[in-house]
Amino acid sequence: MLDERSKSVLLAVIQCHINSPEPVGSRAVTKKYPFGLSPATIRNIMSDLEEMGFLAQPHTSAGRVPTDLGYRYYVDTLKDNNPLINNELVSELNNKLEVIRQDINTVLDEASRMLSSLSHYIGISVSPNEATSTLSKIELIKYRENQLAVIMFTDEGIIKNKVIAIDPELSQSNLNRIAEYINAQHAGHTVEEIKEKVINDLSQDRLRCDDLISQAVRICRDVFSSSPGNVYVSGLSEVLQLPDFCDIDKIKELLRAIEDKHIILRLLDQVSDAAGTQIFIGSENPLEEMKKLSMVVSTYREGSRPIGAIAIIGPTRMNYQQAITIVASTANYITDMLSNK
Amino acid sequence: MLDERSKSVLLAVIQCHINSPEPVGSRAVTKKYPFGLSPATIRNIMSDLEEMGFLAQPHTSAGRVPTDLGYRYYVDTLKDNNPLINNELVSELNNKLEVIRQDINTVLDEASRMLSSLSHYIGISVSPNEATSTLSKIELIKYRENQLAVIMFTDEGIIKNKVIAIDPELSQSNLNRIAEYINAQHAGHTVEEIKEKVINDLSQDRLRCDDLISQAVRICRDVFSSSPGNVYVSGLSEVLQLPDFCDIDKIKELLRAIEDKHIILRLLDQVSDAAGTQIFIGSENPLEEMKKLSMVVSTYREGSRPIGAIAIIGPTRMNYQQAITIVASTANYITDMLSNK
DNA sequence: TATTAGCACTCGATGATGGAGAGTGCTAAA
DNA sequence: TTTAGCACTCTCCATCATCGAGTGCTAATA
Repeated sequence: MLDERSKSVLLAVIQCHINSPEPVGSRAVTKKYPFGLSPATIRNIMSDLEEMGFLAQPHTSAGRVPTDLGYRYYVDTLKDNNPLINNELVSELNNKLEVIRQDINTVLDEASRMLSSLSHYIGISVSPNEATSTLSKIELIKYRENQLAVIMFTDEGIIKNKVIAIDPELSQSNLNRIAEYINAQHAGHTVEEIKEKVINDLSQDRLRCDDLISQAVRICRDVFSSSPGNVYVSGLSEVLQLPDFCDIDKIKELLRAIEDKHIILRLLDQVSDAAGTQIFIGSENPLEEMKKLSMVVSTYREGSRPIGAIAIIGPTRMNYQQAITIVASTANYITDMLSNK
Repeated sequence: MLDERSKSVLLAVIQCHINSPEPVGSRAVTKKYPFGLSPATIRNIMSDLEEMGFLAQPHTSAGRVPTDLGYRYYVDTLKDNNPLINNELVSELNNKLEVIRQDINTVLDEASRMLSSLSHYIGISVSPNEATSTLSKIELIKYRENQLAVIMFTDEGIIKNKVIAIDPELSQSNLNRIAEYINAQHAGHTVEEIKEKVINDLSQDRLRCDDLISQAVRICRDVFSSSPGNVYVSGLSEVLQLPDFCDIDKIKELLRAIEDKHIILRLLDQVSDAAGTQIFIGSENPLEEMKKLSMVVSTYREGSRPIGAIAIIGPTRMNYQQAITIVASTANYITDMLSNK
């Protein structure tokens, strides 16, 4: 569909445009990529590419800019031709993340910072969906007169603590018995399942008999109540240095897109069913606020099940090659870390 | 030093300017505040106020804008005349924060969001300095083959978990003994003190004898290693709606000021020795990046000792009255919450 | 037939020009 | 002491001309 020469020109235009935000003209192409063709010929080719929808002109007397379709073509050739994992980068990543063998949320926080500092775009990570996480263990610790600290561990590496009010009479030893009971009953099940079970239990009368068990169920209700996942965002200041965000409205649009953690959570939840690295270019984004941005997103997995996602968000004029490498490597690293339990 | 009439005019100008960012002219003052004086007279007074340094002119044919000194005067009169705690607001705050009886970091996170949503400026909170916090209790939980989750509780309400690598041979019952030992040895001391003690212990040979104790000391070394406090910032998008941040450079400056959590941490650490609510207007700020912003900051306390700070940051043209109320009330609320252990 | 040189044309960016309007300071009258 | 009146200043905005980068088209060329 695209002859070799047109393809080279398209890629050249895209390369130029990734390097600098101005529209690229025919002369610029001949200078940087000596095809042995004159500007006039390049112009003809570019005109064809425009007709096919790969390039666009901001106005008649300007150079050309790749369209989302153009970038899509470019990204697809990238995928075909290049090993997407850059070993140098991977080892750098490993070095940086190695030190953080903490619970998954700490790792994700650090990962978002790393994504942005390596790419100079915005780095985002979201924690595993709590509802579908598998309870591995729970600990109940009385730490104030009428307050209980619940520490929840999941197979996905979540360590979460939550404070809930309790009857001051309840002793630590009874709490231990309750914890034992909960662990025996619920470990190995997802939070969702446990929640359902508890709602069921609460509606049954037999609870009234055993006070400890009824306390246990009540504690479960409070602990396993749904709470949204965490979203870690970094690199806002990095990205504002880019010439792409030179005007105030673009900045506001960007902020609208990333300020609301709920939106991001839902967005990345949506894509995290598919495995591997996905790329959304401009208008391909499902989110209205992001139709002028691009997102490279990858899931990290526990075993083979995707449990969360990390992403880089930048201008459509982003360095996809690099972004893909960074996101894919980081996701793999997190996955590996989770499997080395 | 300032006669009653000049004072009224100054306050009128400030009020006008807080309501809208444009320089205020003499006619605008007479319209909104009918002193029974003509614009010409107001002009004379404003000219005097300018000479005294309370007002400034962006250019000769513009209206006047309060200087930092002008705002300082205004804020000082506020303090003298008004009850700074607005009961309505306090009860609203209570309602919103009541639900979050979690560890202090969760509360602070929520508090920063509340500060910004109530004030429409930037809300910031910093967690207590860990080093000077008093260990209340520690729990050691083996949760993976060679990993240990340490849950640390402090008197200041910090609940912190940290994962550290351990010898896979170490059993939970031995961990319990180690935890008991650590609690017996160190509870009631500050993290700083414990750290010192541990360094001391590590240099002594007697450790070699008792393997459990030496494990305990090593765990302490890892757990009580200094880690920076948390900083919670919200309201960036709120504040970008303000006409004050209409140009790109101001936004970048603002971001520079708040992006680096370390800077904020140090800044609020500095001010958190003084009790009560402090106000830094424009150039009064110790931080270079904030010389064009204002900050209203207050400390929350454990007992009578200030342990952390919360703040509102906005343009110098901020609604100080409201900001002071919000910050002071929130700080009080957090303090109260900490004392109801 | 494909390529290229040449050229007219288009359109944004830049800078100068010239009111319009808001606000001032000054002067003189009340 | 206050105020009306007025000249003055300076920003803002629209208009206009110029410049230059880049294009599309045509005709010449390999």
